[in-house]
Amino acid sequence: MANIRDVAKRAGVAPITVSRYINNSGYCSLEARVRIKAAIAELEYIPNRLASGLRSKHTNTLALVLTDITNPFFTTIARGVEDTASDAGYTVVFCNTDESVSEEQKYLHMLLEQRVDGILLVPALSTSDSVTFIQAHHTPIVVIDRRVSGVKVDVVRCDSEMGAYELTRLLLSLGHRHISILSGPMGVSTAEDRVAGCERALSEADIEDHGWQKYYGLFTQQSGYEMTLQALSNSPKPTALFAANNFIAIGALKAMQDLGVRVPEDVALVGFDDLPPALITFPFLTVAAQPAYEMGRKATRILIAKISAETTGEFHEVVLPAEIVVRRSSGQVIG
Amino acid sequence: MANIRDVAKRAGVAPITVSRYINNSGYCSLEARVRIKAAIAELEYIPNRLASGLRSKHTNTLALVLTDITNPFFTTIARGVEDTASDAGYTVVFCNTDESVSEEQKYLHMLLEQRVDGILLVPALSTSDSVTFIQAHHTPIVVIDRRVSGVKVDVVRCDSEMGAYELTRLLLSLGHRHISILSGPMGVSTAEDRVAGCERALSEADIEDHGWQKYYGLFTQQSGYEMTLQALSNSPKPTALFAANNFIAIGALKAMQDLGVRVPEDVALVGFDDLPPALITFPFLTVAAQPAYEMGRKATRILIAKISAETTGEFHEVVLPAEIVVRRSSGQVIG
DNA sequence: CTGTTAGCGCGTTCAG
DNA sequence: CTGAACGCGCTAACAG
Repeated sequence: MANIRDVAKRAGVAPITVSRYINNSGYCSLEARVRIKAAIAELEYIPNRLASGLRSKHTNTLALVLTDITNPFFTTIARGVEDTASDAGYTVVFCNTDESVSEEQKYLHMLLEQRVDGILLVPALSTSDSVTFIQAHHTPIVVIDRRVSGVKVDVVRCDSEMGAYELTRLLLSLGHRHISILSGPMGVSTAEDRVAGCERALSEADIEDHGWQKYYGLFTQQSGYEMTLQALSNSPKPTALFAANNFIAIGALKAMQDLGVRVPEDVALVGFDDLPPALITFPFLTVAAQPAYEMGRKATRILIAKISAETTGEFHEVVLPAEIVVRRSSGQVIG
Repeated sequence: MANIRDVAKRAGVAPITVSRYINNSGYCSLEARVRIKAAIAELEYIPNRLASGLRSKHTNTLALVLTDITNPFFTTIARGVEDTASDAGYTVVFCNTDESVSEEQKYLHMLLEQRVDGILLVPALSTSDSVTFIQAHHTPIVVIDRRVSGVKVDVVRCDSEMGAYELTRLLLSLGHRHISILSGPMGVSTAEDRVAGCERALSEADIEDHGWQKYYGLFTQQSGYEMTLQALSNSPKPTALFAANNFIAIGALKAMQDLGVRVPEDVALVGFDDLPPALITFPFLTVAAQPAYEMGRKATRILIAKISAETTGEFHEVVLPAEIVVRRSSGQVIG
């Protein structure tokens, strides 16, 4: 495989000139450009980014570490990240942690080994260890989707507390007094914030007899299914369920189908995260929709700015609003 | 940032011994191991994979180039690839081409620059240029999901022709004689094979008056929507639609909702690609389900074997069967 | 506008 | 079982 010296020799210039041509750095006469271009074509030369990165200390690579690439919410973030990164000349490495802290650590170490220029992280937990680790090694990092406590870091996320608050207000306005929230893992900020928003709406409502139950599980369909079985076996039975993410909502739907419970006639259902239009067979779920694509874009722009700026600067916290989309699953005003 | 020499100095050994420790290559006394381990921890040393790759000629990185990461079919493939690669110590770079040949070429060039050890490609077109390009540069490649003509290459795909044949047989057995297939782009093997399978079933059926129409569009919801409007404005109106992928099926569903056409009472609908259970709010669509995860796994295993073997060996063509999943959208026997 | 020199951090090769 | 020397392919720094 040809290297830069071969190209230089063939074009009758010095290797550094070829380098400048390839990277558009420094000057290069038109005549030289033509000859270099020809030499590259003839030799089918492909620059070696490993060598380049070793020398120049940057790789034009970003990493997106997330918890589940099969979740369309994260897929949409990923698109936002890729589109933005690509426009700025960066390529993106994706890593799946499956909500596992040890997987997260493994990947982060690997990314430092690869000397990626920056990292976008959806942290498995809201503890600060991972962020601190990356910062200690002077790699720019932006946290997406979730809060992290006890550390200064850039964050781009959606206002889960407010979204949950509004969704719960909707249920209250429809007459529901017995609401169960089916949430994700404790220790994950989105799971906790959505419970908190729900709780705030209920306490503000100042209702005497409100049966309110909260369940912490996983952000999976399976877990949503199980939490629903539990929630509906309580008495008084809840008249509305609040699913803290899209997979939980679908698990809840499935459980209620299996139980012969009609939605929304018997039990109303609202959820977090909308599905992309291309995936919705029947528009049905009332949800708080997060601007996932925009979150990916914003986070990436901040990260790239950090990389270029050299200066650590101040830290941004961007909190975008969720949009309440009312569909059939939340039902009508109840008696 | 500490390098291997710093570690060696601190541990009182030669750099090469540290290298052997890290890579588990060659021998290293227990005593040396302990001292090296301590030195790495104290210095917070992180090996530089750029330098390592530059020297050793491999990066332990694979690439998955696909057309649309927001499509759950490809996401599932991606999981299969990642799980398998990860087990074997490889990391994976994902690239989105959006069905664009020029994007594909751009990414492939970039991946060669990064010296990835191997490439998994879902080709935007069934022409051979991309594959030939990669092979010319001696990088192992395995094609997933689609056939490529005119070149020897490993392929892992699903039997689209047979799946479409069986789906069409199902429609015929239900009494449908006027069927329209809404397919993807011409030049994409899966789009063409599904039309071919449909056609074979119809020609075998030996029916006099079978109105059969085919439409080539894109593998998107939008295109599915438009093709459906067209198909249903023909006369005689088709009694069944065959959507060649999941997005097209959802577009068709939406179009029929807008037209006030009931599925399956007025028009039956079958499609290709199932959605993951976690995404199905209401099980409804009758589909030919492809073993996406398994396709990802198999392709990755073949690729890794190729990389390790050094020998080009012979080429595999793995063709997995689609599974027909009958649900409500295909309806009952019609009059 | 172009070239020279030097070295990034590692692993291969060969010698003990 | 361990080490010394060298060079992978490129670009930073400086010189012209």
